[in-house]
Amino acid sequence: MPLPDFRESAGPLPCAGGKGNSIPEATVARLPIYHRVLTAMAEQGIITVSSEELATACGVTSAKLRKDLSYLGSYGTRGVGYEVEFLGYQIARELGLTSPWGVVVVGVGNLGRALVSYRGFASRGFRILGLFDSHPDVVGSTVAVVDRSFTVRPVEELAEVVADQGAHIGVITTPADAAQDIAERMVKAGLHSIVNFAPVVLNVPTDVEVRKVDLAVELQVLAFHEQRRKNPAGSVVTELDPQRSVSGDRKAMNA
Amino acid sequence: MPLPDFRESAGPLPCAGGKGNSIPEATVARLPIYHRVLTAMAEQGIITVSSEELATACGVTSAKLRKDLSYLGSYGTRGVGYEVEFLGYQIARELGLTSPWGVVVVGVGNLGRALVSYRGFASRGFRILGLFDSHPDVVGSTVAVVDRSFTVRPVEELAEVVADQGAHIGVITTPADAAQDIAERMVKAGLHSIVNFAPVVLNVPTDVEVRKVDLAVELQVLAFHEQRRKNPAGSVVTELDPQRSVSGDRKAMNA
DNA sequence: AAGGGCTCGTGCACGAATGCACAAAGTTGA
DNA sequence: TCAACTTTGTGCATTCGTGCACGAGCCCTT
Repeated sequence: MPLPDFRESAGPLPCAGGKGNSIPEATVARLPIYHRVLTAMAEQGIITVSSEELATACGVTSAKLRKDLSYLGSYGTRGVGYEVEFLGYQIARELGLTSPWGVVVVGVGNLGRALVSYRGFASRGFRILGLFDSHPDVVGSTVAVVDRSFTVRPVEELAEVVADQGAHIGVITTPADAAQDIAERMVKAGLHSIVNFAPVVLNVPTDVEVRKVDLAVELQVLAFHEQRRKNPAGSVVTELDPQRSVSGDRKAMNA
Repeated sequence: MPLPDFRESAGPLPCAGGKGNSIPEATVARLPIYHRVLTAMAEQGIITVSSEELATACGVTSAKLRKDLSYLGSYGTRGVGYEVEFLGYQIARELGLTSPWGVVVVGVGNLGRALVSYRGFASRGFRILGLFDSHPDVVGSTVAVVDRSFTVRPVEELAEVVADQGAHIGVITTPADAAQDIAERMVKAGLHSIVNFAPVVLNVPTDVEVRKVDLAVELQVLAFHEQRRKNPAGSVVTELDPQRSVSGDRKAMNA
């Protein structure tokens, strides 16, 4: 209905307008991959890399890679490619990895321990500031990481640590039924970014960003495609409800 | 000598196959959430639910939910809503969860143990058929799950288990440097679906689907937005390379 | 039976994301 | 210096995903 009034911005390019450079979300999600591969290449002593080489190493197409990188600026050299170390630094800077972010982890089960002992944690701009749990026989125990060791603290001290040490990111590795409570504690403590490994949908204010990691979802998506592989096309609705009448025998599934 | 020339099966293969009903990939990725929430509602004795209620519980908009569900068929009742149990069953059937899929897990560190002990594993149509590791002092040990316990077997026996017991999905929870080798073993054993927790890009044939779960990526995406929260707009390029000359002082970052 | 109220299903339009193809810009070699 | 070659950066077209708005259909009340 409201026919879009002609925009006066001369070019159709999306970032030209008022607010500088807005990088597409899909691009942001790929930058960490580029960064990791570039780091690996730098460690192998590779000096320059073409978009074609880097793209195949990252599992994307070269056109997509070049477009992604173009949002950061013109950091390549035509006829040559990209300087590995320089480009890696630019991506790190764009992602905000040049100064470390404080991370708190709540839930010290197997999963929590696995995350804490993950190498790439510290080496990629993140610093664990505390481990928390609510279970009495876990609180007080120590978790040894490669260079440091942490004493598990009660969740009641979460806000204190966030305030004092300036944490910015919270990781939830608790069972599902505790996750919402922990999320609310994190929000109240002042965190705006949460990674949630618990299989529940968190309810948080709109200015808090939650990223969900869920094994069950991944498995089920794969199961869907595996099933498609078996049932070539539309032979799905075979034995049940052949005419798909809406209000018909929908209780038949219990039979 | 340099990096192995990766060539990942980029992107989710066009699940079309024939044509008929091809569900969009974005929808497939949300179906597991709907399924989980519906299951929880059914356990609470909820009989019917409107698209608005279900959408809020799943963290999506009602329009998106209805469009997603419309790809499966017309399973709602106008003026009323959806029957919780019935809709849950239809989603489960579409995802292929009505008969369990066999899963093998390679890499029995903290992460592997965490996944195996995950409750929702068996209850959502998946059955663990074996745990594998290459480290001698892990092989032979047992991992206790709620109802069963597994003996860790050497990776050499992977193909045998896949063939004999009919596994369909492989989960990689090894360190990064072992992941590519394990992926190749899985492919050779006949698996077409892999969930990869190791922070590397896997190189597999195009008919194998890999889903990647990566903590570092999630953290870095959050870091990006945290940084944006601080640096309101374009004050990023402050101290370094103010005029952004292409071939200029790009080594300055090392200074 | 008829009308009113509620909610699903979907056509349409818009924005985001991808892929293609090529000009621009740099390097190499004579 | 100039021409041939290589690779980036990007305009354009196409596909994909999302949101709005409304007709269609079901239930309930009178």
